[in-house]
Amino acid sequence: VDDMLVRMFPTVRVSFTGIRPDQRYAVLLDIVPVDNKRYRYAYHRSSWLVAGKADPPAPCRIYAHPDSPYTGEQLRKQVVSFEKVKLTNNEMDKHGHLVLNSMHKYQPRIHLVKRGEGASGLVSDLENEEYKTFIFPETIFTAVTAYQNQLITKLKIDSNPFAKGFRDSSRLTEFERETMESMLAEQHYFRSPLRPFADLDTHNNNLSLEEKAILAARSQL
Amino acid sequence: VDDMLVRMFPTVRVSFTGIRPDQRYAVLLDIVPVDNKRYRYAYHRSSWLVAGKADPPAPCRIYAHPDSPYTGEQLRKQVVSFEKVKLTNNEMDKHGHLVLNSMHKYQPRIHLVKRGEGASGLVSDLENEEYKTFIFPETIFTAVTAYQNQLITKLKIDSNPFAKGFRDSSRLTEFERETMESMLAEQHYFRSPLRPFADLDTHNNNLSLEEKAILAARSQL
DNA sequence: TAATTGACACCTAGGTGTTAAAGT
DNA sequence: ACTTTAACACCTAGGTGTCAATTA
Repeated sequence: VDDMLVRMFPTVRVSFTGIRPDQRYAVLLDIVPVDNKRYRYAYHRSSWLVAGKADPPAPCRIYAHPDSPYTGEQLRKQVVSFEKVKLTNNEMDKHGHLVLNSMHKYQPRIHLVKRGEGASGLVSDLENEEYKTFIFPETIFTAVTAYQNQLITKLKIDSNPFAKGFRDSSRLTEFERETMESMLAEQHYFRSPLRPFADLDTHNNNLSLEEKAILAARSQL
Repeated sequence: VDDMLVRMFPTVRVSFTGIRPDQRYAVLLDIVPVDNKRYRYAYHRSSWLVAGKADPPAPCRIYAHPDSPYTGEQLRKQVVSFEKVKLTNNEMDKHGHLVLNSMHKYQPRIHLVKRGEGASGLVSDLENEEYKTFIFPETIFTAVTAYQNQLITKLKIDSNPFAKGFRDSSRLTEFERETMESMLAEQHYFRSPLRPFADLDTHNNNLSLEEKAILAARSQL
């Protein structure tokens, strides 16, 4: 049985500043439901509408960035890129991939976990750890098994190297690109008029996201 | 500049028995010179002959298996396979690959390193660690930039999936395969008439190697 | 009707030996 | 004369959207 299995694209990429160089950290990603609703896409309005109550929630899993644990030193220099995380709609998935319900809205979250001298990159139970969670509302997306909006399709074909084979026939026009951007801007405006700034403990730490990449974030299932 | 860069094939694969299930270990691989000589290949005799003193030694690097650290539990169940380790003849290599001199003889070594609660998979200085080294003389090989013996070429084409494209024209005949095996058996007989058994600390630990794979071990540079 | 699946062609990414050319 | 390099075709491995068929 072939599961529906995809990477996220665009990739969630996150950078950290102001953390302790000699401290060790794990960087985790999970994806949680935004609300308790199921959605459908209204083609004539080009927008998502509520279509009832949410399906039974999928098991919430956590993805540890494979380069974890990082030293604070490394985190200051590198952008942490979650290009390899995989999403599936198979509730029975045995490979530890993140499980989502199609046609539901999701919020990716980043967890920065302090690692004592013990412990590997793995974090079995977050509740026992000292950590901080960062949320970027502009990364909210709706999970799908097939694209609902052709602008999204075109945007992904334009920007994902693996879809290069479809580029000739579907380049975004200038007009489409502008339409796209205004749609996204509008969504962000209503959701998050003020950009949240996050501090890590008492060390005046900021987390900034590669906003350009994230602005286009729409992952299919 | 493209460095000469190859994986080892056949792969060094090692399994452990009798170790502590709850202890954490790193598994390392390095490759050290067997002697202080440089070799040349005598085609008419199909054997390696001493061709003078060794060239200045390449920097000796250590490759940590990327799945390190392992728990003893994992090590009991899984075979540790070093398929991803890369060899180069570029002394200036900046990627941390293992550096060898062509036309010299080498001995791969496996290091099993006890990891305290601290520390990641990385081991910066082996001398500060509690570890045990395992050596299998049958894995000795001569580094080359081009194959000297066509039986080796054919054997690798026959057994490496990535060389599938050359198989039709160069399958090993029954005779060639037998010749090959007797050559290898002879070499092993002279080098290592008795199979070494290794204990780890005082815990009655044995290390056994996937002998079949290793018997054919000849890696080019 | 709307959503999901699976076979497919087309890519990226990278591991092979071959061969002719270059290096020593 | 021997060794090394670099471009190449041919693979493995796996990430894309498409489209027709299937599911619910």
